Amino acid sequence: MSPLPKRQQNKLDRERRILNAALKVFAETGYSGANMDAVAIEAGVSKPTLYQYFQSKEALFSAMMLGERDQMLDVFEHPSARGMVADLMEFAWDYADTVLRPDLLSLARLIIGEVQRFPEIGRAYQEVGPDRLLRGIMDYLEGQRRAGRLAFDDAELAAQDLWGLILSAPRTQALYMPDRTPTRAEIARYLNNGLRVFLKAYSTQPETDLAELVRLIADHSLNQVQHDD
Amino acid sequence: MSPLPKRQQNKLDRERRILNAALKVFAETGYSGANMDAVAIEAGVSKPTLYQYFQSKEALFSAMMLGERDQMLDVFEHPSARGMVADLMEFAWDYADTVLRPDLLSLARLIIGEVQRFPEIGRAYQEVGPDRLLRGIMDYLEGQRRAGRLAFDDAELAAQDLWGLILSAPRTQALYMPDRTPTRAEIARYLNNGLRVFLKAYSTQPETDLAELVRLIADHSLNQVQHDD
DNA sequence: TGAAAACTTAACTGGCAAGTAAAGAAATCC
DNA sequence: GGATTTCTTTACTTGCCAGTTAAGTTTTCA
Repeated sequence: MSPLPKRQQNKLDRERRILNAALKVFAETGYSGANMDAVAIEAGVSKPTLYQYFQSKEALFSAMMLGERDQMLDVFEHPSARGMVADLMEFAWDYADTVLRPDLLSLARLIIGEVQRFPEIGRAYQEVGPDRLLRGIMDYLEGQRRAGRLAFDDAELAAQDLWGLILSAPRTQALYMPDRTPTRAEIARYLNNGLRVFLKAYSTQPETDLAELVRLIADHSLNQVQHDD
Repeated sequence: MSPLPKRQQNKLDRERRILNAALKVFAETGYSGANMDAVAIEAGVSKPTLYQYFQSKEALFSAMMLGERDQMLDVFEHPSARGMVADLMEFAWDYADTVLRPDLLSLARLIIGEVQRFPEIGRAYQEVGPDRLLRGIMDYLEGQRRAGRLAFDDAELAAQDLWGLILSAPRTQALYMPDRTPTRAEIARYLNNGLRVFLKAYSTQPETDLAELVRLIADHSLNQVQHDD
């Protein structure tokens, strides 16, 4: 079954449990407010064991943050088959579903709240989060530009615009009001509108693409109703 | 000279000094990390005096946050005389200059970092910050729509788009990287592009308005050079 | 089965920080 | 100028929490 000897496997399991517990506790109360006893209890581990795995509170915090960061690396794929508008719509929902996940919002709040004390972490996340995301969007948009379906000079600005149009509003709101998680319908409202404005400003065939968008939105809301619990 | 007796005046002065000191200290290290001795020293006041003005750390924090909030109320005016594009440009720079101010960024980080512990404060700021700002933009855009210069169905979405196009990118970056304050030139890049896209998507006379925007951008960068120190 | 490794329990140290107490000094007002 | 209020100094109490120690228990592996 297990490829590793039990000793090492246990060690890895515990380390993972500790890191998960650390994320939870730090995210709830911030770095200074977090309590190492609480981390130990949450991880189901005694405090001396905790300190055997991580030499200090700060070391645990850094390890947890960089570990979380590395998990974000392999998130976004972008298949491209059913046309640009459908691709953009799929992007948009993927990004929304990721960026608005409660655990990632907590993490973002933690980073933002601690960034003055740990500036490296802010930069580290900027690189693998927003920057990487942006590069993915840019690459795709560049491809569509070369194919003659979009028109722009500066791919970075185009990508920033897409992001800002689609997710700036719901994400900002979610950051400030953790209890008011936006519903799928609210997200859809921002997202559909954002795509519409983006296509209007950047598409080389606005009429065609906007019609396609309208069609996809109708499809999507049908699917939503079907998938509702 | 002073309309109040000195006793009361002193009291008010000290309270203000304490609140300012509290803002600085809390913003630097967060709620849990902040030290009441540091607040007292920063305010030039002894600790017992501090506790005579505010009964506890939490009371001081709340008073400071709500006080700062109330200061934001009377910020934005919007004169309208020299045409829509010029108005939008002035809005944009006003918002940028406000939203990217280091002290307000610190405050935003503090709110976001503490919002899970103090949810009321998140809501309170959402109401007087973003919501109020948004309403101002909406009112203006509505006026332009009635005058036939803009076209849209949903004023809130249009306002959110303007905001997202103009300030989402530099503000997010500034939140995550306090040391990398964007330069005027970088802000101008996002801002001019955002206005361009907004006009392209929402103006009823895109060609005219975009030409006007180009003219204004040229003017503005001339002024910038003149005003450089 | 028995030794080694790793974990648990429980108590402890040391330091920091919130909040308080008491006595004296300074400003304010009449 | 003297009484009152308010602030300062200094020192203290109290409680929390990061990090440790030591003795005993469980798990793993050979």
